[in-house]
Amino acid sequence: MSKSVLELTPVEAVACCSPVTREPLSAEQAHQVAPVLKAIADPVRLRLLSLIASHQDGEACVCDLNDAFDLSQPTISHHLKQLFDAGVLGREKRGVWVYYRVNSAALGDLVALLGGVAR
Amino acid sequence: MSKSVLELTPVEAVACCSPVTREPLSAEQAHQVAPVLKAIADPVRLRLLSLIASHQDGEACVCDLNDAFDLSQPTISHHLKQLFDAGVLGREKRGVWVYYRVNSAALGDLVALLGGVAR
DNA sequence: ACCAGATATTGACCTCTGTCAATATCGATC
DNA sequence: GATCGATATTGACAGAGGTCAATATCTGGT
Repeated sequence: MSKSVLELTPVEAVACCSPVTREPLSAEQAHQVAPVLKAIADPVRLRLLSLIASHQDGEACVCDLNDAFDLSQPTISHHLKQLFDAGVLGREKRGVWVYYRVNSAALGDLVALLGGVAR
Repeated sequence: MSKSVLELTPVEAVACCSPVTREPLSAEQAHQVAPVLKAIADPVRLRLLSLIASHQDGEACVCDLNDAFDLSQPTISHHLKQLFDAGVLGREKRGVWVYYRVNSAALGDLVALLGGVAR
């Protein structure tokens, strides 16, 4: 159920403690969370995220995603890598195609972290 | 109670509809939300946000904030402006001092928008 | 083995952004 | 109204980031 500390995503390790309202984030905590926010703080990547999340079965093939944008294939691949490296997306290769899906846990932790401030 | 459309923050205008899971964000919606995420997607600004949120009465004087960082005063001022321009912070000048407070509504909308993906 | 299609990587370019020093502005007090 | 302290603005610089063309890598079918 609960993972070892070493398996925690950066955001999990911070979100587990307390929302941002209660106690100021340490510099270290801030440096862990910021990259995840940076990953989704881009119009293209936000759309990628919502496209994948709202897609059939919660996963989407890169081929589908490419068509949704007026951008080159390498650029989309680059953005997907950003999201993957940040832990926001998971990927699975099936044959020739690569499928991405949203890592709900990572986003959930972000929401938990920000939720404290929100209300 | 409910504001005119013209008074809505960028995020409100998007979050009012449906979380990112249900339907893909339009390019326009993504361009409205991304800047707000960009504003908080920085270690210094994250700490500023949580410092202000967790401060006495939910507001903090710039003088307090400057001391919490190893950065020049103009740099902190710059970051506060970023957060203010994004609608994440409110500001009030009282005498010589300027007080910032977190705009809970704006952050709440963000959380609502991302919350759909999270669970 | 070869080829064709799907995705990733590299390298280059230009823009955007975080930072500081210097300076400006504003408000209170003497 | 001159001065001082608090905050903001400007200009400059270095580094990060988004984009593309070209190329590489992988996989399935012929």
